[in-house]
Amino acid sequence: MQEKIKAHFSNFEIGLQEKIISTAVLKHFESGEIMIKTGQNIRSTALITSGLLKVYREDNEGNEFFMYYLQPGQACAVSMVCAAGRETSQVMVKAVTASDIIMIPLEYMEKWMSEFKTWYQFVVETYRARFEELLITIDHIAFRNMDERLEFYLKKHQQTLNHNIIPLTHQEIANELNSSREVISRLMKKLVERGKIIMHRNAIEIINL
Amino acid sequence: MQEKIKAHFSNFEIGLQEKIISTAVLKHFESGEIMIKTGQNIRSTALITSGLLKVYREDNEGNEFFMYYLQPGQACAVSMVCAAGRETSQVMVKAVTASDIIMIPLEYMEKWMSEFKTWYQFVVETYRARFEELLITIDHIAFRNMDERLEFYLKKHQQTLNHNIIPLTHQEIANELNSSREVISRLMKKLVERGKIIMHRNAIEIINL
DNA sequence: GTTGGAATGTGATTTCTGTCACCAATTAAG
DNA sequence: CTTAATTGGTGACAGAAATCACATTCCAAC
Repeated sequence: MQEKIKAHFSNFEIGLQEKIISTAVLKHFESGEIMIKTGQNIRSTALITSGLLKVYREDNEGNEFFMYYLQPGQACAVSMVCAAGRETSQVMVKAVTASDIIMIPLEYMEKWMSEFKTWYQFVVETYRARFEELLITIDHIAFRNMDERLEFYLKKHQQTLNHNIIPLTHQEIANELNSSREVISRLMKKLVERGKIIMHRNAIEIINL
Repeated sequence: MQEKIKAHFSNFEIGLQEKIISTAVLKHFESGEIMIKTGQNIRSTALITSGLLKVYREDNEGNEFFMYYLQPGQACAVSMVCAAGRETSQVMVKAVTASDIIMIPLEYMEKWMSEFKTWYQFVVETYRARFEELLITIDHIAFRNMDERLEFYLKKHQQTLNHNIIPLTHQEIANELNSSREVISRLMKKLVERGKIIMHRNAIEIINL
C-alpha cells in the first residue's frame, strides 16, 4: 500500500500516511464492477489509487445519469459525506477500468480531521471539487442543448482518458446523457460532418473539439 | 448575537458559541439584496440566523437558475468550501426576506474543525445537506418534465415559506426554472383546472399539491 | 377617472428531442 | 460459412417547450 500512497497522496503528512497504512484496507474492483450502489450503507471513505470510476445519479426507472469521473489521487465525496452522517449513498459508482481503492473506516475520518491538517485540507478540497463538478453538471442540463452537452461530454472523456479514442457505443453515451441512441447518432453525424470526430464501431475518435 | 446563536445553533458547544460571539460579525441583508455574487471572493463562512435566502446558479447570459433555499440554522456550504480553498464563489445567493447572517472569518473555520467536535459535525452535515439538494436538483432537470418540476417547485416553496400563498409572478417562476413565462402560465392553468392551486395576481395559492 | 405599465392569457409556429419502425453493416458464436 | 445479435443509420411522427404576436386585465400613479 505504501507505494500507492506515495504515488498519489504524497502530500499527506508522514504520520497520516502511516496511519492509513495501518488502518485502511485495499480493495480491487474489476472493470464494470459497481463500487457503491444507490441506497447502500457506507462504512468507509474511498481513496482512488489506480483506475478510473464514474459517478452516476439513478432514477427509479433505472436510468443512469453520468455526473463525473473519479481518478487516482481523488476521493469519493459521497463516501465521506455519507460515512460521516451514517447515511446511505445517493449515487452509484462504477469502475470503468480495473481500479484499486484504499478504504478508510469511517471512525478515522473524524479523528484525523483534528489530528492531521493535510487530511482536513484534503477532505475540504474533495468536497469543493465534487461540489463544483455538480454545479457544472447542473449548468449543462439546465442551460445547454443536447448538441453542446454531447460535445462537452466527449471533451471531458478525452481529457480524463487522456486519449483521443473514446471506447463507447452511441447507446452507452445516450444512457449517460439520459437521451436516446437515435438522437446521439444524429448529433454524432453532424460532428463528423464538421470534421470534429471520426466514428468507429464501438468508439469515437476525437479530431478537433 | 448570543440569543441568535442560542435560537438556532444551540447544539454548538458552549466554548464554540463563545468563540463565535467573540470573533464573528453580524451582517444584515435587506429583502432582494445579494449576499454573494457569482465570482466574488469569499472571506468568511455565513451562518443564517433569521430570514430566508435563495441560492442560484447563473449562466453567462444572465439566467438565474434556482437551486435551493437557505434557512435559519443552516450555513452556506459554498462559503465554507470557497473560504477554505480561497476560491471565488460559483453561485449567487440572494436574500428573499430581510436576513441576519453571522459571518465567520475563514481563518477560524479550520481552527475550530479540530477544536470543536460540534463544529466539525456541523460543517460535514452542511456539506452533506447541500450536496443532497444539488442531487435532487439534478434529478429534476435530468429526469422530469416542466409540469412535474413546477409542482415540485411550488411544493418546496410552500414548505419553506410555511405558507400557502407564494408571492411570485409567472415571470419570476419561469426565470428560476429556466423556462418561459408562457409555458409557466399554461402549466399553471392546468393546475388550476385540476383544483391544485388558485391564481392571484402576483401570487399563487396552494390548495392541494 | 384616466392612463401607462406590469401581469397574465392564448393561438400559431418552430425547434428540439424522444419514439417507432425498419434497414444495413459488422461481429461473434455456432 | 451461416446465423443471430449488436451496433449504427434514417425517415416519419409526436410531444414538450420556446418563441412570437397580440389581447386582456389589473393596478398604481397622476
